[in-house]
Amino acid sequence: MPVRKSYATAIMKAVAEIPKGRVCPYGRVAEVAGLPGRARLVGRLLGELTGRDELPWHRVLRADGSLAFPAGSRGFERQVAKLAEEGVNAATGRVDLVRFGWQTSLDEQLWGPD
DNA sequence: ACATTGACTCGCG
DNA sequence: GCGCGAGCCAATG
Repeated sequence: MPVRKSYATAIMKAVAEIPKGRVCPYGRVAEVAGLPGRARLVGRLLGELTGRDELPWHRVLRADGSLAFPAGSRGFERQVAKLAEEGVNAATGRVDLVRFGWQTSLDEQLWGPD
């Protein structure tokens, strides 16, 4: 049984808002979706539509910038590859949230996109 | 209704 | 940086 539709639509909408070349932690996606504290629900939903959806699920990762998948796993490599296409280096299994995180208030606003 | 699980998060040592 | 434990919430059996 999938995630409740009301939750699913809100979460998908939030994920779709993440700009290309940026990443966002589960918790923040949940907040944007209007569901604070439901980080796990985000992961649950993403698992349901991975591989058959156009949603940029690969831009969603853990709060510390690490990928949610174990290094070497199929999902891990897929995510790394997709991120690499957008200019985000996740080869080490981690992403620099200061540089690629979707808040950018500290990055772009202060220092500019380079 | 109770117990378990999980693409989570935070704090401590 | 790593492991552990506790909170967390919806889905499952």
